[in-house]
Amino acid sequence: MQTLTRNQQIIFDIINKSSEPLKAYTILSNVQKKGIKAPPQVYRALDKLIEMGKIHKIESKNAFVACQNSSCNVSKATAFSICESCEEVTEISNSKISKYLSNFAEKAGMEYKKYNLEFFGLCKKCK
Amino acid sequence: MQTLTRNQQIIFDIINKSSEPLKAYTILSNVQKKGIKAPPQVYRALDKLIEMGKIHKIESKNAFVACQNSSCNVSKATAFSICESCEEVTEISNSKISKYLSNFAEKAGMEYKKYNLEFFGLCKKCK
DNA sequence: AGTTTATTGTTATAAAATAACATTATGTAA
DNA sequence: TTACATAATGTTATTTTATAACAATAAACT
Ligand SMILES: [Zn+2]
Ligand SMILES: [Zn+2]
Ligand SMILES: [Zn+2]
Ligand SMILES: [Zn+2]
Repeated sequence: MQTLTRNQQIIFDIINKSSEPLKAYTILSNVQKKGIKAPPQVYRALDKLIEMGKIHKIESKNAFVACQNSSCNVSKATAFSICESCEEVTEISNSKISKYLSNFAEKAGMEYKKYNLEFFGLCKKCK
Repeated sequence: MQTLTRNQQIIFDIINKSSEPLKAYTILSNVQKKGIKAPPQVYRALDKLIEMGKIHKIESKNAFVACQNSSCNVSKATAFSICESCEEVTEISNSKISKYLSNFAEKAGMEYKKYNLEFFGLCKKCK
C-alpha cells in the first residue's frame, strides 16, 4: 500500500471526489490555488496514480476516474460503461469478464499484460 | 455498400495499405501531394470512414487502422491486441467475444450500442 | 555526510482535434 | 433544365491534450 506524494494526493482527491471523469486541464485549473501550476505536474501525478491502480484513464474521453474496484488487479484489467447521453461512466466490476477475457487471450496464444474495455450506450437513467 | 468520395478514398487507401496504425497527421503529410492540405479534411474523412465501419480508431494510440473483419457489425463491436514492443495491432475476429459481451451487457441491464476492447501485451514475434 | 533516485517546478513546444465560415459538388424534385 | 436542398470540400485560426528539456528539491540508501 504505497503512500502518495503531496501532488499525487491533491490530484487523487479531486478525481476521487468527482462524480464524473475529469480531464487533465480541468484538474489543473482546480489545483492551481494549491500551487500546482503547470501541465507536467498534473500529467506526472496522473501517470503514477494510473501505475498504482488508483485511477484509470477513459481512453475514449481523455479523462480520468478513481478506481471503484480496489480489485482490478492494479489496473491490468479495466472495464467501463459510458453513457453517450449524460456522459456517466461506471466502472464494471470485472471478475467475470476478466476471467473470460483471460481465458480467451490464453486460448488465442496472446500474452497480454493488460486490457481495457469500454461499452458505449445509455445508462439506466437515460434509456 | 456505400461508395467513397475522393478524399475518403485517398485516405482509406493509405490506411488500408499500411501495415501499422496511422496517426491523423501522418496521414495528412502523406496526402498533401494529392491536394489534401489541412487537418479538418483528414478528420472529416476519418469520421466518415469510422461511421461506415471501414476503419477503426485505436483509442489508446490515437491511430487508425483498416477493418480486417468486414464483419465487425459496422464498427459497433471492436477488439484489438496491441503489442507493446513492436506496436503491432491486430484486429481480433470478434464473433465469440462479441456474443459473450452482448450477453454480459444484457444481463447487466446495459443498453449498449457499441464497445471497444484493447488488449496490451506482446505479440508472437516479440515474446 | 555523501551519493543516488524520485519528485517537483518551470518554460517552451509538440501533437491531436475542432470551430467557423466560404466554396463547390451532388442529389432531388418541379 | 432550373431551382433547391444536402453533402462534401477548402481554408484559416484556434483549442485541447500531452510531452521535451532542464533546473531545483526532497527522500532514500550506504
Ligand atoms: Zn479499477
Ligand atoms: Zn445517462
Ligand atoms: Zn473491424
Ligand atoms: Zn510485437
